[in-house]
Amino acid sequence: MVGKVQQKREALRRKLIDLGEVRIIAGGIDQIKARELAGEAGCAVGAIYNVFDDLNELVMEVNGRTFKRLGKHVQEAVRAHPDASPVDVMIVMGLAYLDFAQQNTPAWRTLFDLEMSTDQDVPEWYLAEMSQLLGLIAGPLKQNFPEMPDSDIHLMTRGLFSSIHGIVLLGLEKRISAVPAAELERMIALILSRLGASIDKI
Amino acid sequence: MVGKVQQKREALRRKLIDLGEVRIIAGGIDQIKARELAGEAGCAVGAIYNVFDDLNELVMEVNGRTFKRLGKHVQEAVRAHPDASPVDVMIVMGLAYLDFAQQNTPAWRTLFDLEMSTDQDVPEWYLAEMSQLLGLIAGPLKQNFPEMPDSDIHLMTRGLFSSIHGIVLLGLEKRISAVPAAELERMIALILSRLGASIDKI
DNA sequence: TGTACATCAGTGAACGCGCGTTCACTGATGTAC
DNA sequence: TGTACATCAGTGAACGCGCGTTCACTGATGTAC
Repeated sequence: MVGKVQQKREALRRKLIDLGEVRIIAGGIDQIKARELAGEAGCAVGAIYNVFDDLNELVMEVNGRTFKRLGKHVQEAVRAHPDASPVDVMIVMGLAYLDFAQQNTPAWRTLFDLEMSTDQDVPEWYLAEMSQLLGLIAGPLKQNFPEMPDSDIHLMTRGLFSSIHGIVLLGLEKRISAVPAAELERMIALILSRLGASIDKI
Repeated sequence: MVGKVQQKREALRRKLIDLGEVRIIAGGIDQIKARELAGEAGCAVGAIYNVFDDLNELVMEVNGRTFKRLGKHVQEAVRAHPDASPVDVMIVMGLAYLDFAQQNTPAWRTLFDLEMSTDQDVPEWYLAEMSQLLGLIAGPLKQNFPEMPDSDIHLMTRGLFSSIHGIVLLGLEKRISAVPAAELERMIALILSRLGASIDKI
C-alpha cells in the first residue's frame, strides 16, 4: 500500500509541475521562481526541494509535457490528412510545428532554453521523448525513400527538423526578419516538397 | 582639432571593445563582466559607463565586428570558387557559415543571445550589418532565378539562411543530435542544391 | 605666458536586486511492541 | 487499542552569490580673459 505520506508527496510534486506548466506556457522559463511557485502551491519554499532536486528538474518535467503536446499536435495534423502523400505528410508536419510554436511560443522556447544552458546530462526519458518526436518525421521519410539506408534516414530526419526549426525560429524573431506567417508557411512547404522530390539523384 | 580628452575617451572605448571581443570569442556573452573588463583595461568600473550607456552597448559593438568577420569569411569562400554556378555559390556560402560557426562558436552564439534577450530596439547599423549579410545570399539567388520578383527573393533569402542556421544550430548542439560535421556539410549541400534546382515549378 | 574657473573623465565603495538553495527546527504520520 | 519512539514532510528566515549600475568625490585638461 502507498502510504499517506507518499501520496501527499506525489500530489505536491504534481501540483508544482501543474503550476510550473501554467507559468511556462504563459511566460517561459523566467517565470519559474521558487517563492512564487510555493506561494501558489500553498507550501513553503523548502518543500519544493523535498520533492525536486532543484528547479531545473521541474522545468524538465514541464518540457516533457510540452514535448508530448507537440507530438500530439503534429500527429493530429497528420491524421487530418489521411490521403496525403509522404511528402505532403512531411509538409503537414512542418506546418503543424510552426503552428505549435506560434501558439505556444514561451513553452516551445523553454524546450531549447534549457538545453543550451545546462551542462549536466539530459535524462533518459527526455532523450526518448525527443527521439519519439523525430520518429514521427522518420516514418513518412522512409516511406518516401524506401531504398535509403537507415543511417541516411536518421541524418535526413534531423536535417529536416533543423531546417524547419530554423525557419520557425526566424518567423518568431520579429525584430530582424519581419516575415509574415503566410509566407513562412509557403517557405516550409517549398523546402519540404523540394527535398522530397527525388533525393537519390544527388 | 580633436581634444586630448576626446582622444582618450575613444581610446578607452576601443580598448574595452577589444577586450570584450577577446572575451566573447573565448567564452561568449557570459564573459562580459564590468569588474573584469575594468581590471583588464586598467580603469575603474565607473569609467565604463562614461564611455558606454551599458554593457549591452559594448556587446552590440562586438557583435558588429563578428558580423563583419562572418561576412568576410563567407565572401572569401565565395571568392575561392570563381567559376562556381549560382547554386554552388550558395552551397559554398552555407558551408562557410557552418565553418565560421564551428570556429567561432561563442561569438556566433552571442549574435543571437542578445537578440533574444533584449526588448529594446536594435540600432540602425546593426540591422544594416545583418541585411548586408543577407544581401550576400540574395546575389546568387537572383542570378539563379532572374525571373523571380524581388519580394520572393527577399523571402527566399531569409528562408535559406534560416534553414542553414537551423542545421548549424543542430550540429553544434552535441548533446541531443550527435551529427558528425561531415554529415552536416552533406546536409547543407543537399538542401541548397535541391532548392536551387527549379523553384518555379512549385 | 599666467591665473582663475569650469568641465568632465576617472574613481571604487556601496547600493540594489533577484534569486536559488540551505538549515535548524516543529509537528504530523507511521511503526514496533 | 494504546503508548513510545522514529522518521521525514513541512517551515520560512537567512545565507550567499553574482552582478550591473550609481554616486559623491578628486583631479587633470581645456577655456576665457
